[in-house]
Amino acid sequence: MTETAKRRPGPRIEEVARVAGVSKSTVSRVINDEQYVSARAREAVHAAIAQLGYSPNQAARALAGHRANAIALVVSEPSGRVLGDPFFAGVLRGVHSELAGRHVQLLLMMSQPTDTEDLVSYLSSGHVDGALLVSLHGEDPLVPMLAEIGLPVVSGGRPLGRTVPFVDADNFSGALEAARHLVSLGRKRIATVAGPKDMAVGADRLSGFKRGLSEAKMANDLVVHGDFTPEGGARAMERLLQKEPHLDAVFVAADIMALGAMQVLHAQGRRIPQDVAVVGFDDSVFAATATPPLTTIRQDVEELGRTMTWRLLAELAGEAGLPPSLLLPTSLIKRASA
Amino acid sequence: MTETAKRRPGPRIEEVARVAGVSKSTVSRVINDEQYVSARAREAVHAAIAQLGYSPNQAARALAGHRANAIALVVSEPSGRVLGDPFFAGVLRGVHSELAGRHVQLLLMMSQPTDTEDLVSYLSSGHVDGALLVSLHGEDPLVPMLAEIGLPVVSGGRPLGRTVPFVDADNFSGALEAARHLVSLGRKRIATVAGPKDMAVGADRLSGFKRGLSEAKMANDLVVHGDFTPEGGARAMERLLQKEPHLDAVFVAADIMALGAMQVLHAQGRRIPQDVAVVGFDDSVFAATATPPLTTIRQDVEELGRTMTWRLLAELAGEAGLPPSLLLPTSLIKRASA
DNA sequence: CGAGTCTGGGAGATCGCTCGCACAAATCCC
DNA sequence: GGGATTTGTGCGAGCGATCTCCCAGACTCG
Repeated sequence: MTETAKRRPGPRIEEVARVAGVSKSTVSRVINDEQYVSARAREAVHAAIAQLGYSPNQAARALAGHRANAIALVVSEPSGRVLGDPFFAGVLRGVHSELAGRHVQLLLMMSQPTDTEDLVSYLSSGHVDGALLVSLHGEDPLVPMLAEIGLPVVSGGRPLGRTVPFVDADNFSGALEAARHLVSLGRKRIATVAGPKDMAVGADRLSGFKRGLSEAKMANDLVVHGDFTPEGGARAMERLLQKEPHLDAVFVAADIMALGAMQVLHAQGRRIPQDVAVVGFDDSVFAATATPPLTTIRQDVEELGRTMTWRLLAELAGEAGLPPSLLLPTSLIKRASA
Repeated sequence: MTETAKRRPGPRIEEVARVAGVSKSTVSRVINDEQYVSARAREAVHAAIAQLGYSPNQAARALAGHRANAIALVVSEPSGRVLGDPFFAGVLRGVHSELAGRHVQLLLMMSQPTDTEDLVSYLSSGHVDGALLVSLHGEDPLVPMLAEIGLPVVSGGRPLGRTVPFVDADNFSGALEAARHLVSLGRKRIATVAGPKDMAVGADRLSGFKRGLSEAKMANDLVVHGDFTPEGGARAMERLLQKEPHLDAVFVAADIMALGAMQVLHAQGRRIPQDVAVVGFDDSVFAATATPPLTTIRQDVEELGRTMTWRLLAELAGEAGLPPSLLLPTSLIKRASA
């Protein structure tokens, strides 16, 4: 039909100024909530804005104000598989709820290894004011690259390598609590299916677990690493059972792996929790519906998203004395498996 | 430390022009891939861009060009629960892959009923060039509102009420194929757990199913509606079994409901597929891992996202003769349940 | 009571790009 | 061979905000 759709232009700031009987400058001050505006003027401007249905042009604001009023959520993972991940969904919800009301837009970007350069150049040239990183592998080249160009960044999950501000669940303490719980149950041979060695989350949960056993003067030699998939959890469990057929408890560093581990235990005729107690981590959607329902360490991923966003916006606002990193508390959720 | 982070400014278009030995205009033409640029000039500009690491300022482009170079993905659902939905994740992946390479950014927006006004006013004032809607309930007020302000919009899934361009799976044909399959298996009493009446997807799948049965001159009286949850599927199945204890096949209009329905069948001692054949819809992640693996109608949600995006961008580019709506093919995936 | 400070508000340059226009050079067509 | 067209290029006026001055009036104070 039409060659190009035409949008009705809407009023300019000038128009608002005229209606309110003030100057452009004053309207701008009101919009940006600056000081040195009389109550009269402020009200007049608000009234004019409401009357005209004025909405400031973001492009012009960004251009003149050297601010983009937008942040990027960078998902650093090739396949895009993360998007379906309940973890990611939770983070996204948190980010969104924290952003609500502020006039900051969220740009969703995915980074493939092939176009990292492009992404960095895009992010570096003022299109966004800062970035949230959700990176699933350990040592992502994106992290140092973004740090270098001086873009404010907050990582979700502790990144390995170069340190940037991050927010993470307190994986160490969570795993520690899991270990203590198993110890308190009177278990004698406690094993763990740990996460990948090259991810901070794997390392931190393993450290916490080991600490818990050493507190109780118990050996922590039963460690096998898995890859955060049910299959990986199953394979790891098989190896553990070979190493130590008499184990009576296992801490699995992710619910999703616990699913696989429990299948193996069932298959080998071990009763949960009578023969082998199982504790997971994450309190993901799978935990409550597993058979038996999984005792696990909860981390609040929505809160993670909220906190990341808060931290980034605070930095953008120039707030001083921000903690470089934040750990969110975890809690033990007791169900039937341990 | 610092009050406000400073970003290194990077080169302007003027700088690129100087290095390439041409004018700003020519650089602009090259960037926007316009005609009337000699090969020499084009190459010189590309070289200069690469050399300087130039990346055009989006805000300035948007301001001068009356284009935002961004589209919104509007998720119209209060709780944000959708985000974890594999359906949404697939769509998002598709959208992203279609956007790759084009210089169009994706803004993610969530619409609560409370701030619909704000959203519409935001979208209407030129911040984005168009919007993709993923709306989970039937008659969303957002649809007519956006249509009214003249913002190019493509809906994912056929919206009820006011017609806007949409892309959807061919739910009718898919359900028709499901019904035919059950008929071809020699089943005599075929029931359906349909979707909600107030959603197009529910209505369309039900129509297709009924058509399939009437083709075979069979009664289509065994219809109970569910709400696209496993529990809803379970309740619906119970009601169907009450109505007709002798049913020997059921078409469940969503895999997620089929899960609940199959639980009920198991619980009542019906063997699948010997006593009751079950066909689902979606081919979601649950289908293959169900017990028994679920025969289902596949819809390609990633393709849905891609097609929506393509349709929107084509409209923005002023392409003529675009189909108002598009239906994507579905296919029968035979597994063990039917 | 005049100098100094603080608060409120206006004028207008500026941000970095696109796009309309003018014009030159190359190509075409009879 | 000369006018009409097509192709290639540059100039400079905006786009719609912000933000840096600048100024006026109110208030303080020795």
